[in-house]
Amino acid sequence: MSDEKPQYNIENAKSQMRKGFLEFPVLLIIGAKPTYAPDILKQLKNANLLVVEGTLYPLLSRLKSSGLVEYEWQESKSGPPRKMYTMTEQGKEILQQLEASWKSLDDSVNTLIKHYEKSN
Amino acid sequence: MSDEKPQYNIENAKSQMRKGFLEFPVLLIIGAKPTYAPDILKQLKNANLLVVEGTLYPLLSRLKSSGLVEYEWQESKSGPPRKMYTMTEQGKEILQQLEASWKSLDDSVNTLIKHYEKSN
DNA sequence: ATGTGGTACTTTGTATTGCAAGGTACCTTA
DNA sequence: TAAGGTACCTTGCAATACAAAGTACCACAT
Repeated sequence: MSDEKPQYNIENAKSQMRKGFLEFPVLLIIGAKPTYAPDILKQLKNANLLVVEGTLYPLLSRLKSSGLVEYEWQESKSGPPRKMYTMTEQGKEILQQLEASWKSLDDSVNTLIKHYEKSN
Repeated sequence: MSDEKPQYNIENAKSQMRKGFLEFPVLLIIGAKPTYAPDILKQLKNANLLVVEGTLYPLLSRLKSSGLVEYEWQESKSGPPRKMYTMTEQGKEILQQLEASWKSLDDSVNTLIKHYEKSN
């Protein structure tokens, strides 16, 4: 009989660490400058927040239907038209709140890290 | 006809911002000092990471069955026995990796925030 | 005109997680 | 024995990330 103990998967953990999180960085990116999906993917990749199409497109749809962003079709010189996303006023307000939430979370975790390190 | 646009729920967003995240703070808490569930809940609450029993107990079970933590029953003076959780060696190793992941995530997000603020 | 490759957007199914709500069991004290 | 507090656990649901596959548009070479 094998041990049956499920092995811990650090890659999965890294992915999970981002779960439900992406909305905030995506709003930051769109808020900084109107963009379209493949460019957002590149910016996330540059920021070490690796995300795939199957994650981003539904997320953009949710942001759109919540009224936080909107888009306009824009022609491209090198392919099919693009959905250029921009922030709405409501999006900007929500982004402020998300930023406050992030800072609170950031403080909390960094405090716990300090406690942990002090104890070792 | 109403607008049908689903309203954006900031409370849900805050909750989602923590999704898949809790494992890390919980490991930090157990790593700092052996504890049991209700005490972990208190520490999370103090750190502004509000979590409920129904979240924590299954999480502890997962950590246990992955071998990152273990527990021993300990008698209490004021109620039923407690499961006192401690870190395993493997848990300490994983925690190091999670901390590195956190720092990377932290950097990424804070960089995106700076970009966003610079553009406004 | 045709096909090839690249770009952009979408959808489906699965696994995982947080949470609300309810339940079980132990212990102390009146 | 009853009541209240403490501790642990389970079930069903909603939300999310992801892999994988699909659709459609466009430019360019043949």
